[in-house]
Amino acid sequence: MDRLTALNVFRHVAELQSFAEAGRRLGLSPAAISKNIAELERHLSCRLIHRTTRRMALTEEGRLYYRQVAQVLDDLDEADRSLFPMQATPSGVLRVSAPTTVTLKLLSPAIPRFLAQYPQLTLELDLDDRRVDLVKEGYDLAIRGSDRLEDSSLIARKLTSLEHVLCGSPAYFQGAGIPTRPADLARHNCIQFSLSSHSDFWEFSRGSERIGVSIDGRYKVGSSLAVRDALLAGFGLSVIPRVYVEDDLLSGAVVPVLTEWSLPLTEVYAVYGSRVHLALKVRVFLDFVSRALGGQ
Amino acid sequence: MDRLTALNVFRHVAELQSFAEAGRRLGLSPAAISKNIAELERHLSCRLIHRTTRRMALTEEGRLYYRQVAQVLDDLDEADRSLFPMQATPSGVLRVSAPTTVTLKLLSPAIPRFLAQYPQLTLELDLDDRRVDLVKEGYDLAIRGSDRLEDSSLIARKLTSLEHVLCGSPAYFQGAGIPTRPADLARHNCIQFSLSSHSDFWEFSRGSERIGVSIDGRYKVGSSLAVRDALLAGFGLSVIPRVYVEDDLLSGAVVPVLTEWSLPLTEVYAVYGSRVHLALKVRVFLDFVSRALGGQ
DNA sequence: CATATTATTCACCAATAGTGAACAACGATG
DNA sequence: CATCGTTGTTCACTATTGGTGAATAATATG
Repeated sequence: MDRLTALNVFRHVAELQSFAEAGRRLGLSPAAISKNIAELERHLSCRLIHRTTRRMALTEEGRLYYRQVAQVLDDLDEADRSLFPMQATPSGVLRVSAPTTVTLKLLSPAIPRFLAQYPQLTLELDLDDRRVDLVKEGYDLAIRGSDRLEDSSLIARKLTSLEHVLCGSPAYFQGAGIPTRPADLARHNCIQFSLSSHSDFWEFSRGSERIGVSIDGRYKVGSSLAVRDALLAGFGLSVIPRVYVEDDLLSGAVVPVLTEWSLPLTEVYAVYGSRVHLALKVRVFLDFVSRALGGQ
Repeated sequence: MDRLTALNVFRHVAELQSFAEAGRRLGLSPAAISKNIAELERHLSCRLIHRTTRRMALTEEGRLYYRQVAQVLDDLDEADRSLFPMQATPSGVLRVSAPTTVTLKLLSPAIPRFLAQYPQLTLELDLDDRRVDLVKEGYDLAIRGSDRLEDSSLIARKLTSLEHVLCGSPAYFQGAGIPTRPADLARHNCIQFSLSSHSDFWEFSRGSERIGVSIDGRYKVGSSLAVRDALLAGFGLSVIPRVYVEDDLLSGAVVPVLTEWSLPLTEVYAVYGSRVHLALKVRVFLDFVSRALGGQ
């Protein structure tokens, strides 16, 4: 027996006082109505409906059970319907993990406008450069660099690519000299962003030429902001996403070197659970982030 | 999808935080758990559980839905269980229709003791010599004479047989003469109990001899008590169940005539809806009535 | 690094839900 | 009162479905 169907059948029979009419209303044959009622009574070991040919009435037990069942079925409909608002309007709490610097530079200015668009949405944005576990830590979505992708069961949607620049302060280069070829870096103090894969092995390319250089330095740090601070302080040189030091390059606070060489890009992805039944709040944020980061 | 099963599965997964554990608890395979959840999500067009390999968490919608569903499932269990007391102890209201005189003479004295046995039972006993429609008029059980049986879909259980006696008051016979053979009745004032079938055609038998007599009279009434009153008043003679005039026969207030002839018996039945899922209250009353009326 | 466990998917099959048809019974109608 | 239409039941039948074992990818653990 499909008990929900049987309960619904019972409810209709009780309200309409007729098996036949209940069948018409539910699009079921008289045999199905009769069968469902019989099986519900068998399940309960209890007569719910007193019936003879062409006539029926609820028993006392039937009347009691009807009142309760009607409430239960209404509550269940209500439970189903309670999910509709979240499907029609982005609402609830959206929890996102995003890397610090990308977010501060590229997303922060636009977030208030995004939230203005969706008044019923609350955004919890954790700035975190670690590779977080979405399921374990309860995130709806994470923004990551290509080298911090993980579960292949998650969906990764590319948002943008970050160019990098090799640079240092004028003061640093005045003291240490300007590298003219990648191999020169072996004799420089190279500041490392420790959360980057291969942070101690930098690759360069020019046309079809590719060179990899093992580098070292006295300062490894897990924050792009701290890397920039060290650059500005003249502590060394580093490979850093260009947008992080855009203003510094313009002002001359840092200068690019080995500019005829190209550096690998960092691909930025949005990572989330599944395309199927994607919550509306996740989808609208995804769209927002795609536009904000210029991803096509 | 069997939605009730799916809801129960969802509830267990939510509480146990594990598909595998939920499967063990419910005796379902992992595949069945996975399938039920997927179909529930499809039904709702909504992700309820965020999951990757070996890990899962409820979504915000999932948490909301879980709270409601847990309540609904509990309410449904409660509805089912609310019928148990009626199955374990006769309780509620028992509505019975019974013929007036039989009840007053043979049941009334014993009913208080019956009700004392079942403190949670309420008896609504309608004294009614009509042929009632059980379903239409909301009776659980009716007591009837054999000539008032009706729906063959109802169950008839024989309770007892009533002997009849042809009698009148001594004063009546002094005025009208004593009938010595059935045919003599054609010249007598025969009081008729109008609710009896063939009330104007009385049958007599002696050994293998059977005689039927059309009778007439100036008084037809639908109450055996009124028939007895008329007898005692010397208004005429009548065929009446012996137990109705037992005391009057002993005191000589009425005397039997044509006593070498036998009259047909009236079989008394209990009539009720169905043997299957018979409510406990009906069953105990049935047993009580069987014992009270001496039916074997 | 090997092993055990989790969650998913799919082809398969036993179980099941709904049905048409036949039926008995009865209410409405002429 | 006879006839007709409708009700509720039952049953053999069939399309659908729910659960499964096995294979799989992924991951936690020792």
